[in-house]
Amino acid sequence: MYFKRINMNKYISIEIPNKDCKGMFFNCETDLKKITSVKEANKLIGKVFKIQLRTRVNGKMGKKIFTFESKKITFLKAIEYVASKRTEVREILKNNGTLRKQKKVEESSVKIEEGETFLDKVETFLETKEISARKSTIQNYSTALNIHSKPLHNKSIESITINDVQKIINSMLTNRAAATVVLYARTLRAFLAKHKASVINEWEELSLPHVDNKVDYTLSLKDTKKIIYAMRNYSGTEIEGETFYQFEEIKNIFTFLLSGRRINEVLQLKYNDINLEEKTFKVPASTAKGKKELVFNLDNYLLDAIKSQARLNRIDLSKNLIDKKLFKYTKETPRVHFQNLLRAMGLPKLRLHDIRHMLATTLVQNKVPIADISVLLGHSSIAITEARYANKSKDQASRALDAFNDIIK
DNA sequence: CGCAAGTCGTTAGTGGAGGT
DNA sequence: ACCTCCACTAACGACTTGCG
Repeated sequence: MYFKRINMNKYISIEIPNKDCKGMFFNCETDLKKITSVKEANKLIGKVFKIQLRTRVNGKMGKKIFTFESKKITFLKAIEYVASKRTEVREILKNNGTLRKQKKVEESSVKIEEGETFLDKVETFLETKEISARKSTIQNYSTALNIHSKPLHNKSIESITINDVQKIINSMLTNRAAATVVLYARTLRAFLAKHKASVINEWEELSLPHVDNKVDYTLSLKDTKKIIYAMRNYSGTEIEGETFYQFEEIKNIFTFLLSGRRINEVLQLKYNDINLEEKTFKVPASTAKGKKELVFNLDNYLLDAIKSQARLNRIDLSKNLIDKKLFKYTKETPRVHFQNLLRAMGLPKLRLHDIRHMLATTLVQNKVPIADISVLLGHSSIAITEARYANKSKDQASRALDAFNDIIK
């Protein structure tokens, strides 16, 4: 089976005669190499369309995407708009050296106080955290403390009041999602608690938005089968009875994801975590989300994936396995491939993590014991699996009723 | 007092932008 | 064309609390 690759970020050049469209690219799915008329463009436009402006200033390259709603603006007007913004974009690139959003939060106007400041503590705090916490955690701490907490930077920890914190929260609420603000408050609280700040005692006076992060997930068995088949054969094409893969490593990563592992657990996997004699592999405590070592069996799909990957990496599996990672990618690449695959199949968007939901939901619906599923997912207790995937009372009741009907038959 | 709902700290996902 | 980084956002899972 062969899946045609669709590049989600495909931009083709716009070359409409007598129009200023230098450096403009149109985001669409087409085999065309360029757009030469408005008519062509209109055929490709959906509800929203994007025009990317590429420009170079002093050898520094910049890309800027403009998004338009087709209801509100015509393609031609959109091009004129982008053209009118070119000077401004180039000016920003020239002055800032980047088009990336500048970090927000205005400079603090608070006078520097005596002694060690908030900012001094942040530096040492982050250094200490780096020893134990993951990269993404450090990133979050850093953003919260270095960027969002700017108004506190020059204060001493002791002088911070709940009002100071509330001010930051209120200003964040105007332009950020509630989840982000709640996360920020928690992170700041953890930092202040570590330094025994007295403001912690007044923390419940803080007014915070409510965040509901429940997941509602449904997927038919038919679609599930389609996805699993497509993932296991991703980018494969058969030539004279032999299968070749355009993205063999991605296919192998997909195979591991389909065994219920998290993307990070897969990408951190090393050859010496694999035990081919016992047909097992381990997820070390440092990688597993629960920070406890997990061991899983290798089924034939996984064994094939390991063999395929070893061939790609020129690793001899018959020798002692070395301390080397199987996969070279970061999590973004498999993600994009996964979304391309879903798109090519005309299925709705899913996240890589949804593969776990897919497995669990399918298994629960087909009456596999929760305890087994829990181990498969690497949950530390059945309660977690139950809470997330099983409609416990309903399922148990129907199971009991089925059993009863069998008995009295 | 046993369970589930809520809390809290950590980790994963998203889409634009940068680089080769 | 392909891969990675960054700022922002969403979610997970162990721990805690509250309720019948």
